Amino acid sequence: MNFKRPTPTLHDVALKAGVSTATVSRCVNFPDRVNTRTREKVMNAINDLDYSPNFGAKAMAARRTNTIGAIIPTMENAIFARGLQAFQEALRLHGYTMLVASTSYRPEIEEEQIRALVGRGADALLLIGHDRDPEIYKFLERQGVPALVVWAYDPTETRPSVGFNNRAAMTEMAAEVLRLGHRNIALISANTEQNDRARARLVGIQDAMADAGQDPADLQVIETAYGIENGAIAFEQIMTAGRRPTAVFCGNDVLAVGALRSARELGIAVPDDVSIIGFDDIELAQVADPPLTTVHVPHRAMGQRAALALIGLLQNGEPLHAIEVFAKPVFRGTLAAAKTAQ
Amino acid sequence: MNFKRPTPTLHDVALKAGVSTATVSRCVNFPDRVNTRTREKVMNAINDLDYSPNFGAKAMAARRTNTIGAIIPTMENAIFARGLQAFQEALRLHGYTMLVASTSYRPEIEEEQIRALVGRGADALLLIGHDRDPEIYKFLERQGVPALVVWAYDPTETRPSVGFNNRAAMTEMAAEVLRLGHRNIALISANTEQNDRARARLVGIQDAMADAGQDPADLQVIETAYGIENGAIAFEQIMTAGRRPTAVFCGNDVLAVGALRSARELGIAVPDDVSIIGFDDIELAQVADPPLTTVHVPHRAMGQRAALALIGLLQNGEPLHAIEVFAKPVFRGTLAAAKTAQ
DNA sequence: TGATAAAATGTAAAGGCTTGCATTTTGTAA
DNA sequence: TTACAAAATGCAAGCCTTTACATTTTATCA
Repeated sequence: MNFKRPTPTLHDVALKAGVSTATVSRCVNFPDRVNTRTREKVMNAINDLDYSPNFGAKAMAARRTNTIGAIIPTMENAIFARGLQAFQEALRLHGYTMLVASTSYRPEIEEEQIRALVGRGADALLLIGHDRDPEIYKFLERQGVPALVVWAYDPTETRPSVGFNNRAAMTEMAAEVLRLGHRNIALISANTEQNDRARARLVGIQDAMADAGQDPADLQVIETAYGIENGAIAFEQIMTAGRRPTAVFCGNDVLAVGALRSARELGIAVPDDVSIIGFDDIELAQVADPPLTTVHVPHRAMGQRAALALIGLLQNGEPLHAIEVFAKPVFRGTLAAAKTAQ
Repeated sequence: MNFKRPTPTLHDVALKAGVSTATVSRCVNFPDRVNTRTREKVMNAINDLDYSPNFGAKAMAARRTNTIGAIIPTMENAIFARGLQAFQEALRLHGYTMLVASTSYRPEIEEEQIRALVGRGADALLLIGHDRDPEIYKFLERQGVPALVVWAYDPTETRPSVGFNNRAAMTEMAAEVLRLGHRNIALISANTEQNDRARARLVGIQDAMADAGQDPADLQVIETAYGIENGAIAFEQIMTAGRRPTAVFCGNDVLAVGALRSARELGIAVPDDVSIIGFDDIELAQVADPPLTTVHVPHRAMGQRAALALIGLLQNGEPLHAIEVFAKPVFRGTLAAAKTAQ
């Protein structure tokens, strides 16, 4: 039953329209470079035959695919999902398609995926964060595939990026927490070794502590993987260990929501007994009870601006450069002043 | 500075290894069809040159791209993000890459995206739900691109799909709600005209009502777009209009969470004054306060099974067929018995 | 009207890979 | 050894489009 008649080619269209393949090609790609009457004939032929150009041939001949690859840790994290959604919407408006791959936060998979997308002819790549083996950057350079880093803006990095200053944003939040009298502070963080964003947030808190005359080493840090459950477990560990903090920072909202749940289970009042602070401001944050104090990140804006930057480069050769967006603390119900007497 | 030396080709590798391009090609694609010693020579050459095959050329010559397109309404909805994540992980294990596009729930954009992905050489397509212009199915058939529908299993549909019976699942939930004495019921739904899942859920409730001897027409329905905010607005409309329901179904958890928030704002106690029921069981559901009674959908399982089905078709010609997975009610804090006296 | 410039179109050469078929090499059994 | 089958390899024809460059047509102006 598979009478898959061969798809019509440029040649078929040319034959039907009585012109050369070159003219058909121009009709499709540069309509204003061909005579109106000819164009009409050709367009009719294209419609009649239901022609659509062969991607592979086009890619090969044009040495470009109009495809941009995005490699993220996981789509299950709303922040990436949202950013990608905006990224893709913007790409679409300019005729580009997005290729997505995810790494489950594993560097070796990321490397594999980068090679895979480059192999697939991605014209450019979107990557999360700066941290990765320098070999990979060299590889991309050799292959001539530009890469744009997002979710991080680090003034000390030379690589182009679209993002916010994780460190400064966290410092701003932490300064306020300290101002509220908290001196005994903990952080539930993602792995800081392979994740520059997590590291920057950690250091951001320490910056604020130093500014407030506290020893940064006093920050109690526990690292765990992404997930509500993990946040809950980490929180329990912290609260059942010796010195109970009065404020618990979390590397992201998902961990914070886990902490919140754990607090409820342990009968620890939030924010009366302990303040909980998240990061990202995803929907979860507003829905949590009490609503989560967190740092609002403009995920959609980042995705969109990243798309525009890449398109500018690919279409007009505008060089990439660092673009900073801003993340701001939002104060909601989970943060209160530290009790004066312990 | 752009000394982009041309990427090495099969030919370069062949030269270096002292074999023909055909042998190199076979080394890459069918390693066991070439002599071990030859293979070693070739592999060394490949490594030395840092060769990776040209995608366009490969696609053209092989008439296949090892790429599967997925078209979803939006990545911002956790259910799709999660399903896609699983889908992509499974594809990756079999050497396929995923191409994603989103439609913002707009049929005309969906059509455009389908054409775009087919034009890009997708070997197969993943689509959400059955509803769409028959012309599109014809187009896909003409192009010889198989499509698999997910998120819906409808025994009356002939098209292959991987999904659950939205109608039956909702009936099961509604039966329980009715058993608890609720007689005055409302539904906040997504647009039912263009969305077969939403429609099935609506009918599912009506089925249960009919079973319980109630007039299905008594179901109060309000349609709105996806989003927490929209859920809140719809809920307020329902509760401030004349006849207050004692149970409000929501087409998905996001709407339900909005309803929950609105209830809190309006000072309506959940579940004492009104029960709220969601659908999907995303993280939000567990975090909500009280935790949301909802229908659990195995999103990841669907994504994964869809991937396997498509791979089976593409690699071994195993025909697609309907695969049913099951969605089950989960009872949490937002559902209680109707007050006996009104 | 003729000369010349500009616009439109055509020609044909890549571009890098796969694969059917032909040829050579290797292995096996008598 | 020889004969033959099987395995390995090579040859070369596509696959379909883009794009210099060449050629033809059309437009313009003196």
